[in-house]
Amino acid sequence: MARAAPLPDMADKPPLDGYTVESQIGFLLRRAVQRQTAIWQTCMAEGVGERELTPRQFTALVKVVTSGRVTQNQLGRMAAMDPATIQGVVRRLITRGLVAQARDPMDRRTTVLSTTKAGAALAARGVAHARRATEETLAPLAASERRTLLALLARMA
Amino acid sequence: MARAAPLPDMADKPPLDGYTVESQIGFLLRRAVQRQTAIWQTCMAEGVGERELTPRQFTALVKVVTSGRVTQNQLGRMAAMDPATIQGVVRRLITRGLVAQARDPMDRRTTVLSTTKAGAALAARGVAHARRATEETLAPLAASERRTLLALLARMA
DNA sequence: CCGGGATCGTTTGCCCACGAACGATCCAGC
DNA sequence: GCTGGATCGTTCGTGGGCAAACGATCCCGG
Repeated sequence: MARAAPLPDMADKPPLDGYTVESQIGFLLRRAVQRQTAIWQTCMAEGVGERELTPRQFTALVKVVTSGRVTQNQLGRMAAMDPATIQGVVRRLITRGLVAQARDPMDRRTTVLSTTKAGAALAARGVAHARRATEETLAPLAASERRTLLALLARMA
Repeated sequence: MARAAPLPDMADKPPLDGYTVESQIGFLLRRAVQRQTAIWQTCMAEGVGERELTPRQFTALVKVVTSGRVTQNQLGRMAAMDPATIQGVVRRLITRGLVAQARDPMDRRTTVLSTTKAGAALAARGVAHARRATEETLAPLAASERRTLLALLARMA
């Protein structure tokens, strides 16, 4: 590490007017997402086994469970994913037999989605693990700080 | 919209024990990142022109500018990207002539990175636009709330 | 009845993220 | 010397994320 410190030729480097990436909202959000994702994966892996559900897949699955029959784009809007993104998520959920699709005779453009038995069961089981992931992600913060953070993030969105 | 409300067959759907994705930290972080990314792109596009710098590309470029000569993996650690990710980011920066690499005669495994004139100039110009993106992203919050949010996110990471 | 706009779901292309595995290289300790 | 573990940078596979364009379909207004 720091092998001979390649000469201090940075003395003349402009400090970019005091700009530091570490204190930027974008950088901090990215770091937070990275950590949250890592925690989520470990929590889901030990609970679901077969193959872990990703955060988006779980979000979409829960939305299908709680909303009953929805079209793909409706689901995307509920889950904050654009049509191109929700398409891949739904495709993977269908491949794994967690969600089923049927044609709507009233509107031949749409395909109505619903959960399979396996999907509903997996969602129900997953909630506990999702809660653990949330708990562990927010572990560094006190209860009041957690509420503050969630409220500020919600207002930022 | 709500075409005939596909029958209220969700009356028997389990409410999943009161779990709502919208109030989860993961969901809120994802939403916040989406908004921040969108704002960043518009701010950079009108400022840089040729082809917008992505948030990660800008982060990496700034780190090269402020750190002088670094190896690729060192840069990745500074910018919070794993080796597989920083590799692609650096490759794109090199393709665009913003960063140059040279062999280190002392350690033939590494390639030492440094900015080109164009890279340094682009970083210097980009800072103003990056600040605008930050400002606009945090616009819904008061100054004290911004400090609170940044502090809480930093502690969460 | 018919035409134009809106919506549906899909594909393509680029970018990011990470786990896993790899060959090359370095270095510490024997 | 030499060898075993660590590190470097790369590649592959999977999963997200969005812009842009597409054909199919729907629906509203003329």
